[in-house]
Amino acid sequence: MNEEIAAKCLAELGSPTRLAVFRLLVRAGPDGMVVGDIQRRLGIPASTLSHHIARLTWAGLVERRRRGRSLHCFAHHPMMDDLVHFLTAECCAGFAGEDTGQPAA
Amino acid sequence: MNEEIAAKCLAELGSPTRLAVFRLLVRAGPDGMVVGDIQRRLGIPASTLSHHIARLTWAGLVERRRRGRSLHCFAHHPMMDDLVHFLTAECCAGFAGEDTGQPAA
DNA sequence: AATTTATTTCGATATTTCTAGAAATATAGT
DNA sequence: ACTATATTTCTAGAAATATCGAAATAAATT
Repeated sequence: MNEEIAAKCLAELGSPTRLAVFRLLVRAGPDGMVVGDIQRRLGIPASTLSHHIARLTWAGLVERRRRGRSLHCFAHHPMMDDLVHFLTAECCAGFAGEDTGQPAA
Repeated sequence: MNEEIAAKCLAELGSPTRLAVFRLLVRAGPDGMVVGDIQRRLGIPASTLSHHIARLTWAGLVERRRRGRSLHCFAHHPMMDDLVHFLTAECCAGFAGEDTGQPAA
């Protein structure tokens, strides 16, 4: 995780709709959640939701797997863990890194 | 911290320029950093930088205090800590909250 | 192969955000 | 009061994003 990738993830999670989607998927656990269920849950048009899920997927925060007619979506935890680690290590009080612009190693 | 405020912070940190500014301020520590120094460091026009700092400030992530002719900027750590806590508690693997849409208490 | 269900892609519009120059404001020094 | 310095506000064009209906695609069922 570097600053560029972190910014990408942060930007994608920074949309209220997308953050809601992602939290739903985290709650849904390893079974994930079908797009249609997310859609009914959030009450937004399918095309709008598809757009947001595509962006989360593009950022590596969500994975999609087709199962029959439906698409199951999952929170991709490694990416989120890396993001939280990056924020904790380099964007919180007590940062002790060198002033090089590089990660703290 | 709730989902709405979290989304706001995430969106503001989601700009590469703003994330760079925020990280500079975290590194700068309690003395903060003067706007002009940030500007020279990042090499962007003053008006552009001012816009980004204003947004970070609006989100509660940065504080500004005038000292003579210059403005000192500081990372506002409590907001960042709350954000990281929110992400850890409700957007990472092992979330154990109720399915109510409310924070995990 | 036609139908139904699930989801995406397309296309168009509305809105927001980014960027940066010019002008304005604030403070300090002379 | 004038000048210099530091930063913001104003303004506007360009680029990105959000929204959503309509059409297209994918897979299962009949």
